[in-house]
Amino acid sequence: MAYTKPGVTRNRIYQFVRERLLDGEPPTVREVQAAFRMRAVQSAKSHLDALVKEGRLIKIPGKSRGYRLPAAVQPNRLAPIVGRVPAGPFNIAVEEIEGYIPVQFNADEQTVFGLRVSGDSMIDAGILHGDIVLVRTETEIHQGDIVVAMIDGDATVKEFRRVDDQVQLRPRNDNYPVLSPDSEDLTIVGKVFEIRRYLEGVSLVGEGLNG
Amino acid sequence: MAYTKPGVTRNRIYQFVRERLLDGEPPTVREVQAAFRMRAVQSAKSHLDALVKEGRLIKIPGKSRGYRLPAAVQPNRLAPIVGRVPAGPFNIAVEEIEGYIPVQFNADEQTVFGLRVSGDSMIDAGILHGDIVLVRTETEIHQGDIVVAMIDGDATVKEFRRVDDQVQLRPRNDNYPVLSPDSEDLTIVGKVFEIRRYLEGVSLVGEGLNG
DNA sequence: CTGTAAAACATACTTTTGTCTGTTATCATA
DNA sequence: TATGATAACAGACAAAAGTATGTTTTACAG
Repeated sequence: MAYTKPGVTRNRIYQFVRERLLDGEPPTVREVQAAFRMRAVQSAKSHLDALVKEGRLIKIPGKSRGYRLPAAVQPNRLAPIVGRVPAGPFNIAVEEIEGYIPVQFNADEQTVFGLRVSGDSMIDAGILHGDIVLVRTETEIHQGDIVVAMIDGDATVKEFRRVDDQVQLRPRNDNYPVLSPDSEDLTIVGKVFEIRRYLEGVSLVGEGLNG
Repeated sequence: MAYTKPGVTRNRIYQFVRERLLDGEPPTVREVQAAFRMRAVQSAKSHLDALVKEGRLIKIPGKSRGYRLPAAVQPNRLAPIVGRVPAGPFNIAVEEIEGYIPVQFNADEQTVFGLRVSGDSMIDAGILHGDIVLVRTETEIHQGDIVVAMIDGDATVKEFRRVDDQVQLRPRNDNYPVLSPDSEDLTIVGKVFEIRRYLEGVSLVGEGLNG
């Protein structure tokens, strides 16, 4: 290719590689070479090496298509969506799974699932009927967290408060009462860390289990 | 590896490949082989070939790491998040990109981006300050759709109405007025199809441009 | 129990891809 | 116009990855 001012081709190559990576299509050195009409592999490679040295890319040495974006990319994993909260020590029955949606969370994390909200008791917190709340189990719960709780076997999404050693589950809707369940009737299933609303219907990935 | 009932390993391999693809890390045949502790490359390859034949995967022949999800299933691409709506005929300046989040939309679709909402003018629609709305451009707009509009260069999220050939942009908060902008001052950027709220901070993938 | 299909294995070969060494051309600045 | 740095080129080699052929083992239906 034609000679360019220092840095120009470098940046263009970075843009190109980034787009490819975001599309899930890591390029080879020779694909970069071809995209910029270079006559030597090394032309592309030295740019890529430089980008790695600058910290703009990282690479897995030896592996093909081994260039990656540096940001501690949290993998997308698929979380099951349940229509109602599972009971018991966390075996989500397959029949209860509506489908899966991609969610960002660390692979080493605890169980994560999505729950479709019914009712309007949290409307003042911007959680509407039909929204999906994403829940992480086994988390430390703090004042004001939004949690999924089981009271006498029924699941509910509420704001968590502790007042004088008594747990309160507060709706965010003045038409509903604050709940103060006995601790033996109460299980905090987990903490809501994300809320999603699909205005055109969810496109669930995969239906439960494939036959 | 041990012999399994027909179809069992097939499905497990499909799950494995799909997860890898959703993570932007297409596997090689030998990586599949290793993941399932097979002693022959061909064991993995024949399963992959079968998955292609069944239509559950597609592949780019000859290329390394060439297995892909069929376009219809491709659930998960990365959309840029912008702090403010870009002007002009849709060149999102890189400097304005906060990062990327995984969004489900088809590859053949139009531009999709995320916009961080500021203000509380849509609070009665459950859209709070700081929420991210996901926007699709160039869509047919209908009565009641939530849209992103540019009025005199300012971006705003509102409900779309057309009354007697006059476009109205309605907030969903009684403290704000309905807007009836002149059509020459107005651009409908696109339609909101999903809303997300991250309660523990967004984990963005990749940072716009790194200096 | 038998035959067929699927699963797994073994090995070899080809192509793709990463990597290396060295050279030439252009840019930037003094 | 000299000089060092960056960009681009050339050719070759090695490793990674795709592909092919044939064999052995197990599952499943009759």
